[in-house]
Amino acid sequence: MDTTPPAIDRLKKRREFLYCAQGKKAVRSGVVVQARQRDGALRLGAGFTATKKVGNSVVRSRVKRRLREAARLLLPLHGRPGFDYVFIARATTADRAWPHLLQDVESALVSLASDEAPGNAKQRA
RNA sequence: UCAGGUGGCUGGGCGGCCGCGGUGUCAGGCUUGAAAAGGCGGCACCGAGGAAAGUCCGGGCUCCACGGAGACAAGGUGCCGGGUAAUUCCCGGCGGGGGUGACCCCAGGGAAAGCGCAGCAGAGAAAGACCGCCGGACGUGCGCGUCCGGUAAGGGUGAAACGGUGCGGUAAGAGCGCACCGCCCCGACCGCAAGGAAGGGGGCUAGGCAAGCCCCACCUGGAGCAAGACCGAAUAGGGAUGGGCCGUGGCUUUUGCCACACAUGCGUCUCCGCAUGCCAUCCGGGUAGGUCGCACCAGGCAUGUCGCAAGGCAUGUCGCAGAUGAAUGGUCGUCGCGCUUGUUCCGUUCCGGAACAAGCGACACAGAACCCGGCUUAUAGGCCACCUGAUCCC
RNA sequence: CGGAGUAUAGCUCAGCCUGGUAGAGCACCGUCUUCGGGAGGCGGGGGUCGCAAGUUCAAAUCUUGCUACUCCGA
Repeated sequence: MDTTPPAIDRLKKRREFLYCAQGKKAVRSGVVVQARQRDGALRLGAGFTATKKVGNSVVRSRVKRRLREAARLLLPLHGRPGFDYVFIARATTADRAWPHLLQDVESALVSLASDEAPGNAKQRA
């Protein structure tokens, strides 16, 4: 297993987020993760978002930084190449203990990967 | 010691592990490429705030408008002097108000230019007479009543009633007279000015609201970095040139339009329906996107000097964030700090203080987005200087 | 980021400019009508006028500062 991990692209455009919102969703107590397969390429996509309900700008920035760090650690291990992932912060993300937040992200990624495996869920309505 | 006032400072420290953005640099390394250049990478150095916030003012900067000057409208400002690029900001004064005091607060021009407003209550709300008081005449049933006149001291209402208190005076009263206070006018003299003010005069005339209209004086072109400049994919329009097609009929100067035919595509085929009407090259506008604007200045610090101060000047020195789904961090340890709880000790009780232990703590408020100067608002804890009041001791 | 606007009863809105009594419709409660309900008639309750200062005798209204929400601009 010495293959270099696939490069991670940041999702920046509004339509990229809306595209992912049409895909599969995994809800954990510290985070919501959306994923959807994209045309072509073995690249991973990752986007982060936090609404005003999460808190003021200090809290929103901190929450996105924590999710970004969690994704940097876990996405190369559990993410499926060719998929875009959107991490949505919840009101609990800021106070969630760091090991628990990692567990949430890992569990969500594993769940999404098994659902989207090519064997059993190729055709989705 | 306690209680306060004013001004200013600070806004967790150190260390592991793993990351992010920028700038500079690297005949070197990997990679795309013909090259230029770009990407990955190595090294070095930087990398949030006093409010970065609210967007309330003032400027710079950019575009638009504009021949000059003035007037009007609209909006703003409003004691005086100074500071500044400029301000509604700041400093120093003046006046008024509050506080025992240090000190604090004030949109603080004009109400004898005009209009307007003042509910309810009250006789009366800008100039008035209800109850009263007094005099005279008449009638008396001797209690008083009616009429005429004088008065504004007393009553009551109100936020506010046209000087206050005392003495004299009077039929009763009244600045009617006098003393003191208040008010108005003049005002030597002081001050650059706002203003202060010795003194003199006036018997009092001229109530409030201008953060109501208004008057006076002064100021103001509009929009905002999503400003603005440049580069520019795919697709669909536009224009030019060249070639091809240029069927029939009608309208039409032409361009062109309509119908039929033809070709292509779609609805599985026919019928039928719908849509489209050749190709190449070049030009221009322009969307997504990108680049610039974009960080070296009304700059910070130190010293000297002028000024009561705000601040000015001179010299030296420093280089101090530039992101764009948006970097400046994530996590762990330790120290410090705070809060809560418990134990022990001090303390006459309450209040409180000290030590130890445990738990909790994005360790307060809060994240640059073109840049500065102000204002306003949020802010745990800590520190410094000066001053005031009370108490105790000498 | 920049620029505008709104906040009044449970809901939708007047009143604000020109300051003194806070009002309408729907909803709610009581009652009449009906065998009962609805509709209708009559009567009634309910409002820190977003918050805080200031001006004024007096503020929903005027002024200033905050808070929340809405809209517009490539």
